[in-house]
Amino acid sequence: MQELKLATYNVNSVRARKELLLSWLEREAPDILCLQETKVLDVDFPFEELRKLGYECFTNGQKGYNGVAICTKLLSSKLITKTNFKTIDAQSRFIAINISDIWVLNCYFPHGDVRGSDKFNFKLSFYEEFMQFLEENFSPDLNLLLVGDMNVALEDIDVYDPSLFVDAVCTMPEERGALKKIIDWGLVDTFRTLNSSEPGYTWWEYGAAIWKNEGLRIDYILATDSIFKNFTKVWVDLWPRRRRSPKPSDHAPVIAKFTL
Amino acid sequence: MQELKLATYNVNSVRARKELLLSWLEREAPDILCLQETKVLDVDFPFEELRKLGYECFTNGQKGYNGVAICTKLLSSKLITKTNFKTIDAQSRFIAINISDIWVLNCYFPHGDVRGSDKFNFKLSFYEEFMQFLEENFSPDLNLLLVGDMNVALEDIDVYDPSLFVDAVCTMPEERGALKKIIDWGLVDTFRTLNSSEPGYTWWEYGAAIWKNEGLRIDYILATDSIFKNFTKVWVDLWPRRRRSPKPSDHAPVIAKFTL
DNA sequence: GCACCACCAG
DNA sequence: CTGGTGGTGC
Repeated sequence: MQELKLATYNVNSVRARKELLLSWLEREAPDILCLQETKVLDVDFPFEELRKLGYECFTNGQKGYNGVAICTKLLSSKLITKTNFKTIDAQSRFIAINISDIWVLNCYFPHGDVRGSDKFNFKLSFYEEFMQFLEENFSPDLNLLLVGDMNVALEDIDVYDPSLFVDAVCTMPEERGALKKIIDWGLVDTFRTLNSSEPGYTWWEYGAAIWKNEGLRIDYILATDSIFKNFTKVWVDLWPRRRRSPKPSDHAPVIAKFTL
Repeated sequence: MQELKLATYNVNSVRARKELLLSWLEREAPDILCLQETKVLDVDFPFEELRKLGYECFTNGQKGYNGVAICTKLLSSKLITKTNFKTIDAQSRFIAINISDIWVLNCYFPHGDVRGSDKFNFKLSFYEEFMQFLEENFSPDLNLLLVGDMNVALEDIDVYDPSLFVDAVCTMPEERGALKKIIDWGLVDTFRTLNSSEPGYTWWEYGAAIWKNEGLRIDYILATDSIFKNFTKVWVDLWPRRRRSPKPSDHAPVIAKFTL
């Protein structure tokens, strides 16, 4: 019986975060790492530095923004970077791979904007398409992990001050409904299920917010039952977020341990 | 009899260079400091940090580029930031002040460009107006220092490889002639007069040039005879230029010692 | 190569 | 506030 460690981390630029990421990986050494907002073309991804730490990396990047990657110490197969869904494939937001008979789906869901805006509609379309993509290609009976930056804080406990977040981005009923629909397909919100009272914020606005712990929980590790029953622990690692230099991402990684 | 130390330094942004500048000033502590390419509005100049090191600062800055300043540990009077010459006053390139009965003129002469271009013509007009400005407002009999980035390498010895600089910016006959005319008004090229064989480069292109010493001498301390006769030493201080971090300016300071 | 700017995205 | 881009200036 093997224990695996998986991490999801919105790095907000893998170039700006390279040093911090590498020193964090030396400490934490997850077996599987899912990155969002790498903000690099695939040719500029630091494959070599990560290989030195034992990771093989698979990327779906673009110029300037978005961009996702999966880095793994284990053998993998069946890389997916294209879903053939228009909205999903419009930008570099999705990558999936099969590792030890587990599907690892890594997604950077759109941020959105005020209700009615183009970006808001893009976010909802993205979620709808993603639901369809799941239904058409996977089954809740599989060993499947859906991880990443969902850009939705599901419940009031996931928001540092709910009174400040009425009809605010990441907390609107439409957005919460969209993520709930994904979960209801057959996934467990692993952090919340294993930590019912701890907020578990994963994102804090740049500036003083981290020092006042004014955060949101918008990064998730979702799992099907068959794999969740092997989960031992899920937590938010504040180490990379609570430092001044090198400058951290605005997100913190979420880490899970499970047995195989 | 008092010994004074004067430095001229094209810092290429006083904001980007603040740390390096302050630590250099703690080492070298010139009594008078003339800066070029401060690249800040006057309101953003680090007056307070320099005051802590004993300097009172006078600035002529603008947004984004150019900008000059004089910082002094001594009492000063008669600040000039406006010449009423069109080309000179078109940008923030000139500042002058009287310190201990010495006129300190600090100027960032235009870089220019290929012969015939607008920038080339601007540079020559600037030099012509400056000549006129000198004639109309000062006399070679005064204690006067004209320092700064002249953007002209006067002779072949001032260029690391003259064969690469034929009709190149900073070495064209028109540019050399313009600076020579200023000198012929009644100034001494103090570095060259006191160091006849050492090249004394003050600028190296960013990249490998500094490590191969591929430089140009384009920053000067020019002096009238009455003050030059009290000069004891003039040198280029490579300390701030030969470091990797914090990132240095592309120029090195020129320093002079003279008695009062 | 490395400052600045304006703009876009979070 | 902090990333990216593309443009300019040297």
